[in-house]
Amino acid sequence: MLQSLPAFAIHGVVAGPVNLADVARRAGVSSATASRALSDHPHVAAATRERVWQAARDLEYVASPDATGLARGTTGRVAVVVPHLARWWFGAALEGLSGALRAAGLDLLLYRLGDPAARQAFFDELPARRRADAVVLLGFGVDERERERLDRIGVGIVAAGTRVGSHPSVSIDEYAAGRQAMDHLLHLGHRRIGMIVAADPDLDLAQPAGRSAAYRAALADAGIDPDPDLTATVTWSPECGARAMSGLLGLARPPTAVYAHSDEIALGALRTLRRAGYRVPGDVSVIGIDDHPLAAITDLSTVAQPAAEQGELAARAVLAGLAGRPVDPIVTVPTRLVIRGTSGRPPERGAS
Amino acid sequence: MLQSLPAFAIHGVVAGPVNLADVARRAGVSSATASRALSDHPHVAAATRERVWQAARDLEYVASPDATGLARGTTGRVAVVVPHLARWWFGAALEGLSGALRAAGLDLLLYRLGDPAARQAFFDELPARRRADAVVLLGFGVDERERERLDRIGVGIVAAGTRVGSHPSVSIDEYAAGRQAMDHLLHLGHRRIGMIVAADPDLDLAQPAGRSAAYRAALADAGIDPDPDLTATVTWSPECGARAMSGLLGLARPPTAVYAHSDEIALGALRTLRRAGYRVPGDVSVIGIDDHPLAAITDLSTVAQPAAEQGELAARAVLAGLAGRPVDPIVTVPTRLVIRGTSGRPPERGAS
DNA sequence: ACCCGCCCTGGAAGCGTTTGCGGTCAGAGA
DNA sequence: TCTCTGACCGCAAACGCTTCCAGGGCGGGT
Repeated sequence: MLQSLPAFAIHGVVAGPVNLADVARRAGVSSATASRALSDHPHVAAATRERVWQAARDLEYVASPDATGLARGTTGRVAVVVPHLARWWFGAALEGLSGALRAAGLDLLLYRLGDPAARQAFFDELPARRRADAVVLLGFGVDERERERLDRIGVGIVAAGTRVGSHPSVSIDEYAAGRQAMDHLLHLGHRRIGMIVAADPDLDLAQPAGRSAAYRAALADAGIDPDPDLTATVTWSPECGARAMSGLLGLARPPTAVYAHSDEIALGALRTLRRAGYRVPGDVSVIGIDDHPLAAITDLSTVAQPAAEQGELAARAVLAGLAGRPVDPIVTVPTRLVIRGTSGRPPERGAS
Repeated sequence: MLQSLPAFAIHGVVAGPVNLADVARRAGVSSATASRALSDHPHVAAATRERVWQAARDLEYVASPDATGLARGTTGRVAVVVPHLARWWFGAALEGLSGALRAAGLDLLLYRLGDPAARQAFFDELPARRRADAVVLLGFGVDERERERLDRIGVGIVAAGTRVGSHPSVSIDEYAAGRQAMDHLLHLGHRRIGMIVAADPDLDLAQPAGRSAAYRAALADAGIDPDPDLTATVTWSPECGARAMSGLLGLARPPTAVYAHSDEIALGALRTLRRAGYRVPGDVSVIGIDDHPLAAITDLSTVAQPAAEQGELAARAVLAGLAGRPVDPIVTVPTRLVIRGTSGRPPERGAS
């Protein structure tokens, strides 16, 4: 039942990969000219250029990026560092990133740094050094030491979904997004609002910070004293959201609305509410942040953020940097309040 | 508000990257010896080896993968081709893949081929050609022509989540998974079972085929004549699942249970049912396939498939192939029926 | 008709590693 | 003490491409 892969064996044997010299020979020019023709350099006769291209096509020639990289001092690759892949935001952002990079002919080197050990190894060995022309940190918060290492990588760095030192970054305004959610609940008349903080050890701490600050500020603006009991902090997962909601329901005076830092948390909370027999939004309103694809079919009110667009803009920043063009140091993409079926007026008796 | 990135500018200027010669000089040996010492070759005196390593550490030396690749004829990279990234299965599988690859010191080159144009370009230009030592197709079905092109890439190919020609592959048994779901519904006493087929143009056609075959076979085994009206085919998205469910409910004799090809579809169907006032599973049972993370909190019955494990096994196959070890041509990972709250006995009146 | 200059093209020197081949040197056996 | 065997190490040739530097050819201005 076992077989040795022929495909793995032929590597470099069958008719060996064609190289530039082969193309040049076939076109009847020197490899120097062939190189220039293929890279669309000026000062190559149109006829010659076409002849070379034709030869390249005939031979199915693909330049060795290794050799090109060596000679040109550039790799044609950009490294993307992510803490997760299975979560919606990361996948979507990566899609945007990958599309824009691909369109520019750049390859995407993916580094998923899960556990602290992998992180440590990555930053110690600086494996991105000379492997990529730029590094994109996707929703990846780094600590002081890591940032210091990062700066010595010697290539441009762009952050997406978070901010890293003074490197260019593209993200949403966390505070503003939080305010959109909170202000919506307050406008509906809620006075007793719970918050479920999604604290991900792998993620940037600024994210929950901004979203939490929005909570406090919104309450303050509405003249409401924050009740510390109404804030629950959990790690990022629907199950934890569900548990946190149980905790809030167990309070002597449960909230009439809950502001969750993410849709996944919010969905967990919703499940707890439904199981416990609460009507949503009749008894309790829930709002999240993200506009996860499942939020739409769950009828979850939320604050939408464009994930793919953030990835794409990060790619553009990289391209600009690589091209020597000026790079916008901080680009903020807008969020949008999406009112669906989980947010409504507070129950009469609850409207303190 | 704009600034030019210093980091992009210093590229290759500041104290230029140290190279092997620098290390060799510092260790007082030739670069040949330094190379051998660093690659742990035999016939290097222990003292010399240590001296070289120390020098390398002092200088924070990292070998240029380009140069290494050129000289050694190997890239140390494996290309991964995916049709999507934002969907759970792909992210999870990619996580498993990336972890195993990283542990082996291989870099992961990500190619996300979304639209047909990108696909076309990829298979025409074979950009992965000399860029990777192996290619992994992740849930990526290819047609005859593409497969033919793929073979000319000249490196080993492994498929995950689908089967591609005679290349090694790791996946679940689609038919068996479908049977687990269907048999569960039949055991509960359902006789009138609907199916929502998730046909993704980007995906392998064998996947829905296996899952659909299971539906027909299960019905046949139970002595039930399949009603063509009970099968709805949609593209992969919760919204489509919701619409398909509406269609099924509009039937003169709606089904008492629905077997959806994926959890995302099933969740869409659930929403329609709930909105229409049907009790689940009192009036209608629903089951999906995947065990999406949100299935747990939605209480969705499903057939679980290990996504990350499939990615990891694909990585192992790649590693085996690269090492010249025999590769298991077809590995099948088990699926598991997960009974939750959306599947139950059919209503009395419906039990024909 | 002559010379200047520009357009094309080729030669060759790298880019940073790996590795085959040959040389050096120390120690052992005679 | 001399030779022989290995263990170590250095030289230099790839690997495939880019690019600097020149050289050849041709058209145009005078």
